[in-house]
Amino acid sequence: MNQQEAVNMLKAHNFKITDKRLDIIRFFEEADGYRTAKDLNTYMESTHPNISFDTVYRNLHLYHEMGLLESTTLQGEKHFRLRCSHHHHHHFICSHCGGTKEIDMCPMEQLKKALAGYQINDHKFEIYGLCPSCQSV
Amino acid sequence: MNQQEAVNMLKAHNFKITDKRLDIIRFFEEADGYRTAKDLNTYMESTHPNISFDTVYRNLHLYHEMGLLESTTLQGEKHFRLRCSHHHHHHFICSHCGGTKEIDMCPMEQLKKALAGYQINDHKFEIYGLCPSCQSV
DNA sequence: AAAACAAATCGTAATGATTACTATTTACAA
DNA sequence: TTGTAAATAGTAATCATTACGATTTGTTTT
Repeated sequence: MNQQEAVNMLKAHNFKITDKRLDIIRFFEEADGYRTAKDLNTYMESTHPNISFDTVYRNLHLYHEMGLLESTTLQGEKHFRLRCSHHHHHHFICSHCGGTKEIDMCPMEQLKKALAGYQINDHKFEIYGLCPSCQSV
Repeated sequence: MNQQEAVNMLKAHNFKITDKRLDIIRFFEEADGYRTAKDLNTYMESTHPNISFDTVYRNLHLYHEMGLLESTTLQGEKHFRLRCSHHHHHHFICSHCGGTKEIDMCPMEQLKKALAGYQINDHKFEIYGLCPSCQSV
């Protein structure tokens, strides 16, 4: 389903459909959580032995620009995950496996009035810790 | 006042009091907002022409460890500011000048129950935009 | 189906932030 | 004043990320 969405988006922007671009989506579908460029590169090397860093980073950037991926910086390294297409929400992020859990609460509404005069462009609300399965490891 | 606090903390940890360490605090007192290692290095070079990157990064890390500085990553680069010593709160951060405004609301309380089974270690809530004075620039 | 062309990729080099290392200097305690 | 470990300068190394020329490939057009 994300495959199809990616294809549609690429076509809409007149970008080409390549095996590598589809495999990148496949990787994030399977990952279901935050992953680094290095993680993706390792995965890609298994099926495309001679893939270039350029390809990995360029397409991460492309998908991010198109809004298909979202990113955050964890321990000084950029991490990416598929953007949930439905409503606005935030995430609990497992520091061990990168997995996420939706947080259906956004604190911004209550803050608009406290920030009168400030131009708000973006916000980040993330909770870090260990998910249930990673606590026993 | 932060000077004195830094001196006390350094002594408590048996670290030495050096001109450079005091100047670093002075820089952040004057800055009153988020600054990069490069920003600090530029400032330090004005009074200590031969200062080393090592000294800048080592002391940033030291102060961060001791809790005197807090940090966040903006546009892929680590930024630091003096940690407010009083109550827990969050920040609006101006993307132009790095200045901050306290947000006296923390969304974590309402979330504890929604995250039963998850081990919560940390959280980040930041709002980005332009402060009043930077909007007219 | 072949040709044409721009886009995508590879291979690799360059960059920028951060960290690490050794010789020297310095804070501070005895 | 001296001794000693900590701090620093100078510089090299590392790591993530970006950039670039040559080649390949997806897609459109013929």
